[in-house]
Amino acid sequence: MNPPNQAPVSATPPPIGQGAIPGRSSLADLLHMLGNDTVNTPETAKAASRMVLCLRRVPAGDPLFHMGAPSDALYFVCSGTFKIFRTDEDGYEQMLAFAGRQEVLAFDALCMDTHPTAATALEDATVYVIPKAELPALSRAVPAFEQELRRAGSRALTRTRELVDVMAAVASEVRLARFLLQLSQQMAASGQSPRRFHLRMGRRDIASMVGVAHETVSRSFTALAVARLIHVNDRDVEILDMEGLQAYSRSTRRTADDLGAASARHPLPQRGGAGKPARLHPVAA
Amino acid sequence: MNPPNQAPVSATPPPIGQGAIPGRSSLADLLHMLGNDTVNTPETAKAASRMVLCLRRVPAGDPLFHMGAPSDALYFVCSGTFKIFRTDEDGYEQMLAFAGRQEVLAFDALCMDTHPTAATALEDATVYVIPKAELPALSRAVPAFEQELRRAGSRALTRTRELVDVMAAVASEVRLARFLLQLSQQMAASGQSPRRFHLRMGRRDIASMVGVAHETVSRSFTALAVARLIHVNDRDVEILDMEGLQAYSRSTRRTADDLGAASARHPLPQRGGAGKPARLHPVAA
DNA sequence: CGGGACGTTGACTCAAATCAATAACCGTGG
DNA sequence: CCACGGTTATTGATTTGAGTCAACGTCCCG
Repeated sequence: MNPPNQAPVSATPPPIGQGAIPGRSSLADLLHMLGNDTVNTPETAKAASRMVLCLRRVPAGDPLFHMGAPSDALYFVCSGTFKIFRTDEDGYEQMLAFAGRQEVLAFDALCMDTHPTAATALEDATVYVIPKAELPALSRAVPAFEQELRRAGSRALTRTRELVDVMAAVASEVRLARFLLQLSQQMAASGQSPRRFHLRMGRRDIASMVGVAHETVSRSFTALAVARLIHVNDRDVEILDMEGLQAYSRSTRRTADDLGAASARHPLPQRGGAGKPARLHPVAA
Repeated sequence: MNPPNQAPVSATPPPIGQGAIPGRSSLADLLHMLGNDTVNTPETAKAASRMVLCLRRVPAGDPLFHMGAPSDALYFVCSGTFKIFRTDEDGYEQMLAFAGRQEVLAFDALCMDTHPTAATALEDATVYVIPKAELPALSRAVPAFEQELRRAGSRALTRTRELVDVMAAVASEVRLARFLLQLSQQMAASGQSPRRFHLRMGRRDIASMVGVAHETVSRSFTALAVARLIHVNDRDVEILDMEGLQAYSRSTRRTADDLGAASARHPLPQRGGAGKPARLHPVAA
């Protein structure tokens, strides 16, 4: 079972994807996109330029790969955004990540021969395609690539663990706050404004991401807006009080404090009672 | 407060790396543990035998590394179990994984220079220590290692995404069921019985893992026991009806008859009717 | 224009967080 | 040995946040 197939790749050109042969690029381009221009030696640099990769276009709404499909490649997002999710047999889509530029896709399929998750484009996108079979060759020829792959995989793991943190919060508003902050950081990481951004996904996808009903997402949005922490207009979000939002997102227990302090002048949307006695489940103290 | 449980192990830097010099081992041993004996060529096999690794002992309850500590190594669990978690500033510990033999630790630290998560041993354990700085050399000398590292990282990502699935469930009993099944699979993967096993972690840790209050974990345990799906005695768990548990874990939403009826009388959660009106929060199509 | 997807808001209900009390267990030390 | 504080596990009572059902408005696309 353990792949004894380390066949020399040279024989078969990469007939990846479904048929569309959009463009080609080089490993050097990929490394450049990843911000790694430290190709230690001229020789490896030349090697990297020689290694040809398929650059695939994915129109908005199209799947890059389905769950359960045989996995024979890795992908690096060059442009656009993808949603990574798993579909239950009852049709429910559990979001696992929103991946943008520089992020690796299908890394979780590396330890099996079929995709455990699906990826579809939320907007027109392009990805570098790296056939699994070529991994050893690429790594051998260009050590920098191997390092970048590790880093990308590591980042994907970190992202998912951050998602766990999001879902660990009890209060729905806190979940949304954490989600928005995570998104904000991703925006910053890719050079865009961390304070104003456009959500590429619908309320339903957000709901699946943070683990609440989509109606609750709506309510939480308005709650945060009423608290003057953010401003929302459909899918356009502006973070008005970054500090306050962070403080609020940190709250695991008594919200009265964090938010009370943050928005002393604008009390929370307290339903019925004064400050929300929102507590986290485990209770440390 | 901060360390309410756990021994008053000082928050000072743990006796990592340099502290103890327990033993040494070779890369070949590590590969063997990982089940990879396909060292393609005799030369690489010899190289693998020459690459010396540190094999570190970690007593029960001791940290392997703290959150925020500088990360300079990767680890492969040789024996024992670790809990991977993140500590909020208010002292709350969010569990992220329970890692056993063959699993990689600190993979998420690969893309940064400080550990985003902590790992402490739940029982006496041993780990292979792989200094980050040696990664390129090891990979170059033994391609099989590089592949195994990728697979291990991929598995870690898959594990965490499964955890997201656990936390995505609405009903607490379903969460616990999924958690137990995940654990069961891990047991099976490491050669132990998937039907009877001993929980190395307390209710509180489980609660943090599945995202509910620890009292709810207790209740869910008894609920599943009353439903005759499992048998519980403190930390010893036996899965009585694997099929039933799987079926139940698949249910996205509690129905009146699911467990409520089961606990009222004691009929099995009838899973025959695939068409439960059950659904998770967002609902797709 | 009508059907559909999306987003918001309201009303109602209930599962689970919270608060609380008890029992079992463990290492410690008198 | 048993008493003692500490941690863990279970179970009960109470409250409430959020899931659910439902109605409504908007926008887009055929």
